This record gives sequence, structure tokens and C-alpha cells, in this order.
Amino acid sequence: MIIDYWRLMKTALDILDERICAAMASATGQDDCSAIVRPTADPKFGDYQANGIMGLAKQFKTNPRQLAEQVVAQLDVGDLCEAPEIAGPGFINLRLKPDYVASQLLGINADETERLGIAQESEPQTVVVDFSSPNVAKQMHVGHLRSTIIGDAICRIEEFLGHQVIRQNHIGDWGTQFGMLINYMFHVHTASRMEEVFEAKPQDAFVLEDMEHLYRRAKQEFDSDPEFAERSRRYVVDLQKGVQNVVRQWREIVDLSMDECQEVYNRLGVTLKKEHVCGESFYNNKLPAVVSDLEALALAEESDGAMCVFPEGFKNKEGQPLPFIIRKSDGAYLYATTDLAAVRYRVNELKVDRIVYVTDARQALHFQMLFKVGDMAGWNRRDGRTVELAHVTFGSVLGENGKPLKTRSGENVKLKELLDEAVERAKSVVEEKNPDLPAERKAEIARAVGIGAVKYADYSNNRESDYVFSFNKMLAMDGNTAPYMQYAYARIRSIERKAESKGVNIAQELHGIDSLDLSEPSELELGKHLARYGEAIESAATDYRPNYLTSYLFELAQKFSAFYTNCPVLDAPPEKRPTRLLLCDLTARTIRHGLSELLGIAVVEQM
RNA sequence: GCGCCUGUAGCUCAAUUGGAUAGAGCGUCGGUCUACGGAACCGAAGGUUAGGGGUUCGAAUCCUCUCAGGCGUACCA
Repeated sequence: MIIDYWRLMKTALDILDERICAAMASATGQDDCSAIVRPTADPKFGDYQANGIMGLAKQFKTNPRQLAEQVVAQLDVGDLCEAPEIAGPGFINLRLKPDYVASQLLGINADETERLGIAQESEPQTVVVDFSSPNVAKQMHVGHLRSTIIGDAICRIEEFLGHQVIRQNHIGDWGTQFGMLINYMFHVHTASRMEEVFEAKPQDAFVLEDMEHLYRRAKQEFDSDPEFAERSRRYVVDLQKGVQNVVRQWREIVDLSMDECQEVYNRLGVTLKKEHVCGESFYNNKLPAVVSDLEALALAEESDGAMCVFPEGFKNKEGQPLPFIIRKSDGAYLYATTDLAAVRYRVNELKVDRIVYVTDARQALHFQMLFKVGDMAGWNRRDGRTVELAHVTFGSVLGENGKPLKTRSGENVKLKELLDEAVERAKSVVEEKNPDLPAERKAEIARAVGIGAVKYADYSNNRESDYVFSFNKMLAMDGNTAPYMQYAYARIRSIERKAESKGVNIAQELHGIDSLDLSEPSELELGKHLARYGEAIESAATDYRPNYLTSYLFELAQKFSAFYTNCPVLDAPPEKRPTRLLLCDLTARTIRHGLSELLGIAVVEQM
């Protein structure tokens, strides 16, 4: 019986919500009631509170407390909760029964799928997540960090919930800058001039950093030499026409760039791979149709020589309709055009149900207009169903001075260098705390802690606000940081190792366990929190907010610490030991799952 | 000018979108304990949620007006 129970496991919150909705409906005769069940604001109110009664009472112009009485009379939650209590203006407070919590934990323990008892989505969707999107021919910098890792967490969470995720790395691999760069590489950056450009660096050491160097030089010539500029434009045309040697050179530039991006992705533990690259160039041949189709729909018109759509509700400085420009007066296309082409491709070819764009908040207007124009053209619909388009925004990474993070010389901070420093700093901490570990182990821990710290600090902030980047804070051992979480995990693993060395067979002790004793308050507290992991994931998913997950994990670690201080595990009385071992084991598994599976942050067995 | 966003404890941030007495972590102060990893636990102080007005059973959250900052606002992405 208990073995299969996890398959049916819904979160307690969902069950209570459903049942209270039903009770509200039968008390009032109205179908679509919302119970609005939330975790309580204060533990003294129990575990969950239903907030929906007050609104419903207003609608029926009745006394909310009386209505609450009627609803509670219709409500049967005895299998989960103690008797519901009505409080304040009409809240229904619910407190989980220890027996129910125990059955949940046993269900999780019996789940052999590594899903920790969490059910999959019953109606899975196909979802495009568009994220990272670095520019080709430049190194990734701190400006790419948030899209890359927030997007990755979204992918991991959606996938875990059972959706089919299509990652799309919409890289900037097309545009006039490539004509410039190719021109420079063909005619100026010849072997004979290597020495001058690179101070004697041999050609086989050519890396992305060198390309940036070339890029800057090319830009200088482009701006100062009209002949160079003209020839560059011709190369853009050649590239568009598919002239072979030009395309080959372009491809080399793209490959070199993406190889280095891949290194950064790998270090970051980001799941992006080469096959997810679908950059601007991919849509190149689909752009004319975007414009002509919009013209045919009578949505696009010429204005000052440019082809524009004027979506309703957008104004420019003069209060005139604001254009969504899809073709410039010189005939070139813009990212508006590319993004529209991408919408069509994703809706019609990839057949998605939802597209999630993870880009910074400054592009909010662009996406509002894109979504509006897509809707006007009907390009967000397929088979009569509307594809959901969502823009997940985020704020900037700031330096200690409160301004966008830059190097002293005002350059963008390279992601590679940022990660190097994080690992370096983590290494010296490990060195200090645990000098006797083998060097290789220390290096592994430093990587996990350093990279983890950077990622966790980002995830734990509300994505919409800016945050101040501080190595000291993110690498602190106390507080809501990666090292604290990793430490909590390592400490549990240490107990488990110790248990094994004392001859305790944990797997055996936990296998087939069929009852728990959660009589200590800190045991029950921890147990309840463990059983709510699914709720944390769900809330993080629906709002695309990784910080809901990090706060859950942090609270878990705190509750574990309280339990650990109050309750001996290995020296527990024999009848209590299985319960406590189970609490340890589930805590470790939950932390590991949250950090490593959903956030891509490595855990370590020792630190 | 217009639009969007932000303003919460000394500092860094939460607050699941209208719920109860606004929560954490650092830092500060005080306590516990010869420790299954003390990188711990328990507690205290600290708030007119930038400010005024409004909406209602109820507001950090919605509306309105000020103030301060950020971003965007026709051919970059």
C-alpha cells in the first residue's frame, strides 16, 4: 500500500484548497469559489490558512464568520488536519496531524524514483525557454550571468515537473559587425601583421580574447576609413548571399565563440549545449516573409522610410503612436523582425504551448510590443489555441558602489574571471578550515563552493530587483548562502558515514519502515517542512522565482539544525533511531535535490 | 515630457501578489553547551514599509498626489 502512495501524492496545500473550494461551493451554491489556501503567516495559526471566505462573504453580503462556520460544517479534512479553527475576520486555520506528516514522510521514503514523492504534471506542456543569448565574437561577461543561470534553473524546474523543455540559445550571430570583422580578418589581420597586433602571440593560440582585440581594431578602422567601411558592408551582403569563403570565416568566428561559451556553461553547471544554439542567423531567411505577411495583413505600414507596426497603446515622446520597426529605411532587419520570426517558428514548427523569455528588465517594452504584434497577427495561435508568451525579467548586478558592476577601468567584468576569483577565494577558505584534505579534494570543494556561491547569491535574490555583488557575503559561512547549505549537507553526510562506521546499516534500517515517532517538536517541525518541498517547487515554477526555492532550502537547513541540536541521532533510544535517521536522510536528499538537480549547484560530501 | 520599475530594521534582502502582530541573515547585546562536524543552538534590541491622502472587514501590496533613484521612450540588441 504505502509503496505506491507517492504516485498519488499531491501537496497538502492542493488537497486542502480543493476540499475547501468544494465546501465553499456546497455552502453557497456557487461553483467557482477560490479558497486561497496559503501557508500561515505565523505558526500559532497552524500550518495553512484559507483566506477565501472573506471575499466570498462580501460577494454574498453575509457575515464572514458565519459563512466560515457553514463551510467548516461541510468540510472533511480529518485525514490531514486537526479540527479546523475559525479565526479573526473569517480565516480558516488548519493544523496538520502528526500522523499525516508521518505518512507523507514514509511516502517520500518509499519513492524509489528520486522524485521525493513529488507528482508530475498531469498535463505536460512543451515549453521553449529562451535564455543566455550571448553575443558572438565577444567573451561572456557579468551581464550574461543572470539570464544564463535563471534560465537554466527554470528549465530544470519545468523539466522536473514533467514538461518538455526546448532550450533556445538565441545568440547574436548576425549583423553588420560581422562584415567588419571578416573584412578585418581577410585584409588587415594577415599573418604578417600578427606580431604587431598581438605582440608576437602565435596564431595557434588564437582565442576569443584575441578576437575581441581584433573587433576593437576593426571598429576603429570602420569608423575612420570610409573605404574599409564600404568593403565591410559588401561582406555583409556576401554573407547574406552565402558566398562560400565569407560564410566559412563567419562560421569559424561563431564556432570559436561558442566553444568558449560552452566552457563557461560547463563551469557554471548550466545545461546548455551546442544543439540548443538557434541564433539570429537561423531566422535570416525568414525575415522577408515576416514583413510581407504583416503587410498582407494590413498591419505594417511605411513610416519615414521604415516598415512599422503600430500596436495600440504605445506612445513615443511626442505622444504619437510608437512604432515596432520591422525593417529599417536602409532595408535591414532588426531584432523585432527576428523575434517575430522566432515566435512563428516556435509556435508552428516546434509546436510549443508556452515561450519563456529570460532577459533583463530593460527590454520589457520590446517584449510588450512583440507580444502585442504577435497577437495582432495571430502568430501566437495554433489550432485555435493561444500559446502563452512570458517575459521573465531580472535586475542588474551592481558593484559595491551601487552602480552596474564594472572593472576599475570601466570594462565589463568577464564571466570567466569572475568565476576564477570566486573559486580562488573559496580555495583559501577551504585551505584555512580543512588544510589536511588531499589537494584534489580541496580543489573540488573550492569549485563547488565558489561557483555555487555566485549562483546561489543570484538565485536567492528576488530576480526583479538589482543586487550588489559581494564575494564576502556570498562566501560567508553563515546566513542564506551556498556554503551554509553545502555545509548543512556535508554535516548530515558525516553523520551517515559515522553511523555506517559504527555498524549501522542505514538503508536496511529505513527500508520498509512503516511508522514514525515525531513526538519531539523539532522533529515534527522538520518533518512538516520536508513534506512541503513540492509546494516550494510549485511556487518557484509558477512565478519563475528561484528565490522561493532557496528560502525553502534555507529554512530546511535551519530546522534541521534545531532538530540536530535537540535530538541525538546515533545515540537515540533504539525505538527513536529509525525516525531520526529518516529525518536526516530525507533532509540530505532534499538539499541535494534542490541544489544540484534544480539549481545546478554542486554538493560535496566533506568540506 | 510620457511610460515602466524601485524605495521595507544600521547593512544585505524576504514577505507566494489584498490577509492576522511586516520576516530572515549579517552586525550589535545577552544566554546555552567538555560537541553524532561549535561552521551550532536559544533569546533580546532594532520598523510611521520614502511622505501625504484615498479605497475596505483588512494595504508594504490597489488608486491618487508629492519626493528620491534607475531604466526605457523610431530605425542597436
